[in-house]
Amino acid sequence: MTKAHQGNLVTAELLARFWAWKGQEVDPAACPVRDVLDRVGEKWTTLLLILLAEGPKRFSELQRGVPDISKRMLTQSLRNLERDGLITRTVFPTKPPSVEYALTEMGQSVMTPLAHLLNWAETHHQGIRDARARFDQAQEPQRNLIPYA
Amino acid sequence: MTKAHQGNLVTAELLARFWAWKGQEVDPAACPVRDVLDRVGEKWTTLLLILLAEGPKRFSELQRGVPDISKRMLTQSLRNLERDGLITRTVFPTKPPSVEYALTEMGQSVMTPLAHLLNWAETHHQGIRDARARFDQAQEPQRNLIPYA
DNA sequence: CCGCATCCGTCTCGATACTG
DNA sequence: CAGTATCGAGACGGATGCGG
Repeated sequence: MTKAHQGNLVTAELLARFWAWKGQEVDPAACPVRDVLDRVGEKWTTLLLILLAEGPKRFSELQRGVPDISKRMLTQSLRNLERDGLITRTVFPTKPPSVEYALTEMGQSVMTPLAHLLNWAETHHQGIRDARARFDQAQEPQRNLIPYA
Repeated sequence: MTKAHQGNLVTAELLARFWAWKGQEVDPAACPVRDVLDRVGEKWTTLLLILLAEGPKRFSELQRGVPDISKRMLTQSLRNLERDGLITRTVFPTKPPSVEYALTEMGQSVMTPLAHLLNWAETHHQGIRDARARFDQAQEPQRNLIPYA
């Protein structure tokens, strides 16, 4: 069985499951897809997971690893990840105190599908950018004709 | 080679690549990760991709498939997907006009890593919810002690 | 060193009403 | 049928300053 077949099988399986959900899923809070995708879609979470995949890190290490993140967002993102059980937060009562963040087992396990997705992203990045350029070039000339003229 | 090893290899590879990026990546518009994750993180895109993975669909079919989406967001999400080259939009000049949306080859190809991620989401959904419950229960009692008392 | 609180601009999303 | 236009609420994210 080829890799493509495996991929299609996984997709087909998933489709079947989504079909089964269609009726019952009313509560958006109970949707596993949203739970995970919302977190993944957050601006910094993925990057933090990648950094933590190298090994446990302290607050300031993470801040150095993501130079353009504010303390506010770093704290918030880490809290969310901790809340979801993807990372642990360990306070060492040294002086001054230090805090270490590390992936949990569940956090480790998400790296695999995530890495596949990011790998896809890198592979198809140019294709996406090309598509955007074509689309924008096709649309922009029309913009001048519609609203104000 | 076990499946776990493969996963770790992919992750490790990815880590290596991120290391290579660390310095050069200044322009956020040039980050393939953001390009893809932003789209995936959008509220409806993933669901629409799943529906279109069944086969080509018309505008109103999609709207019926996602009952709680507004026309506004449906249009916008489809536009974004089309712009990124993940779906095609074909207008049939019938009367009244009908429009068909379908996955492109690139759109098909993203379903595989996406399905893996969603599969993970479903598998670990309960774990996430449990972790949240534990976290919230541990934090709430403290809230009363800090700010106002 | 680590984190919280506040303010404030930006963007997302939804509701509604209108067009070809 | 398949959109577009406009408005407004709310979430998101950045800057800054304080506190243990």
